[in-house]
Amino acid sequence: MTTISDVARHAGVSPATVSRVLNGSSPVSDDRADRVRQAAADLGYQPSGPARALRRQRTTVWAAIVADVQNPFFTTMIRGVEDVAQAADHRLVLCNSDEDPAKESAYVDVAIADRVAGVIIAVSSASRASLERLQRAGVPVVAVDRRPKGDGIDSVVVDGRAGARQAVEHLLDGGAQRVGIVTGPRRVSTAESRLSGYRAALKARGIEVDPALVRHSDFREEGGRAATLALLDGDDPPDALFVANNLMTLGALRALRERGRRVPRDVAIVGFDDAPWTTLITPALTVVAQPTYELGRQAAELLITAGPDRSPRHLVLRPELVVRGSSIPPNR
Amino acid sequence: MTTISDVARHAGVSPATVSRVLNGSSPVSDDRADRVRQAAADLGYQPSGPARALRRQRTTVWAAIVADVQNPFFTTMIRGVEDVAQAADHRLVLCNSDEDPAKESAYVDVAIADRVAGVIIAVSSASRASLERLQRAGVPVVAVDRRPKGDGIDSVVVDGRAGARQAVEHLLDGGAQRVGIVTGPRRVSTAESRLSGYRAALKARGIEVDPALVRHSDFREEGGRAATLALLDGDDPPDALFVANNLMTLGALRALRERGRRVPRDVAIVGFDDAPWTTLITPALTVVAQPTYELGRQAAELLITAGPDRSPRHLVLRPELVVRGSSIPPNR
DNA sequence: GTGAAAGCGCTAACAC
DNA sequence: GTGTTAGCGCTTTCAC
Repeated sequence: MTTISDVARHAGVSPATVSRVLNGSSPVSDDRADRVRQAAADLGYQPSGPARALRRQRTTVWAAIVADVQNPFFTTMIRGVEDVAQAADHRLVLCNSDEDPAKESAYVDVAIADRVAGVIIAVSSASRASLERLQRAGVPVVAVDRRPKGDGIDSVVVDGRAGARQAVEHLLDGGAQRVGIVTGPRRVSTAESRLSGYRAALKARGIEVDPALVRHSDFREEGGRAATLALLDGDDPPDALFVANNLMTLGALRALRERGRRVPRDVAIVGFDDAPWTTLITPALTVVAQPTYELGRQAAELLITAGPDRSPRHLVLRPELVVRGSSIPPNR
Repeated sequence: MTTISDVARHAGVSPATVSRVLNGSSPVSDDRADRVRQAAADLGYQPSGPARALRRQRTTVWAAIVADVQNPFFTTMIRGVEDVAQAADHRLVLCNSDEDPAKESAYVDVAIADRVAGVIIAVSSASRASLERLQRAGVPVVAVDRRPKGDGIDSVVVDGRAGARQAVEHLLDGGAQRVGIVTGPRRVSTAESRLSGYRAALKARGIEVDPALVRHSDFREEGGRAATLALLDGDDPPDALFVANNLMTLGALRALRERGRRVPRDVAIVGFDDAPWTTLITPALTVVAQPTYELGRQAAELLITAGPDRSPRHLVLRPELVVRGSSIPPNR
């Protein structure tokens, strides 16, 4: 591996001069600068990231820690982060916590160890331990999509409660008598707020929540399928379904097909979060659409302006109910 | 930030002893070891990654450089890489080249600068410049999905030519007279090999390739839609379509719907690469399925056993035609 | 403008 | 077993 001294020797200057030229940190005479650039190119010199980070005590890397890089929701969000990062000359590395608090915690340690310039995290549990470690280490953090306990940390989330409530009221408006819900893990804030919106909608209509119609699953396709099957195979099955994320909705639709229930005639359905395939199926899927890209973009903007001495900021974006065919039964 | 010296002072030992305890690199008496661990925990000590990398002249990070983290094909492949990485105690960071050779090249430089332990790359062009830089820097590389020019680099790819040929022959068997193809960018090897399979199938049946039925697009949904519209709006439109990747197939299906063409009656269609939604649409999509996870897993295995002095290895995995409804017209 | 020198935090070689 | 020491490659004083 060629080092800065190699380049210096090649160009007949000191390492300090090479550094100055390559970083533009202070003026260097034209001919020396040319010689340095030439030498660097000749030798294919790449400055050592670790050495630089050690000396400067900082890096330009951001880490994004999310639950599932296979979920288009997160990848779209990441796109929002990425575009801001690029513009601000930061690199972005992705870490997949796999919805597992232990893996998440390990990645947080790595982020601290690597002295990253910032972390954007969709927390996989409400626990604040990881976040506190980051703060103690002086690493700027922004929570995205999921809101951690307390309010000590900048966050950007979507108002899932309002979205869920609107979705469920829409189903009730369509004549649904028994609305079921498949939501996510209890430890995840989005799962809880969507459930709370579901409850609020029922309550507003004077309907009591039937615990048999409420299922917690894992935000994955197979989990959504299993939960929906359980619901459909229950004593008094639902005639409408609100599913709290995109992957589980995929599973729910499979379950409905397996049991031969027609959508929306037998079971009306609304999903949370839009996806490319929702308009390709028949009937098209009614969803609570989220400003996903925007979520990432705004989180990244917060990270740029993050500082230890400013008070925490919390942004809440509005979701939007997009009514398509799956939620409107013919005449009921 | 607390350093190894802080821990040493706190525990009343030398920094070397702290290092030995935390790395298990050589034996330390029990009581000192305990004190060290206690002190490290008390202070929330995280060893500095950069310092360690600088000193050891290596890291345990792998970089995966792929064209599109929003494409489920790549994320599934990444899962394969990730599982092997985890088992081998490597961390994996993802880089999104966005199908842009310039971005790809920038990420390669970063990988070299950061002295990563290995790179897995789905090259966005046939150019070997980036790969040669990696090799010159002594960074082990494995090419995945897309095969670079020459054979100096370990690679794992799918036999796209065979898959495409099978798909097109299947369409011809179903009675198609004019099979169109939407493939990817010319500089991408998978786009070319799938096109070559298409040509081979036609040739085998004594059919001449009509250039008007061949479209190069960008492997993205919107590109697939546009290319398909162009095909459908041509003078002598196709009665069957082979689309060379999953996202473009999504676009093609939209285009067909926009033009009111029924699948498979008016236009039969086969896509390349399976996806979660393919069995949810009606009719279900016939696809050339790839061993996607396996692709990533095998690439990672090659990376583990990579060495400068072994001759390059090239694995070719077999795809499989999965016949569903979209390719079988009623009676033709 | 330029070079010499120090030091970021760590580990490995060496001495005891 | 343990501490002292040197040095990984870079940037940033400091002196000229």
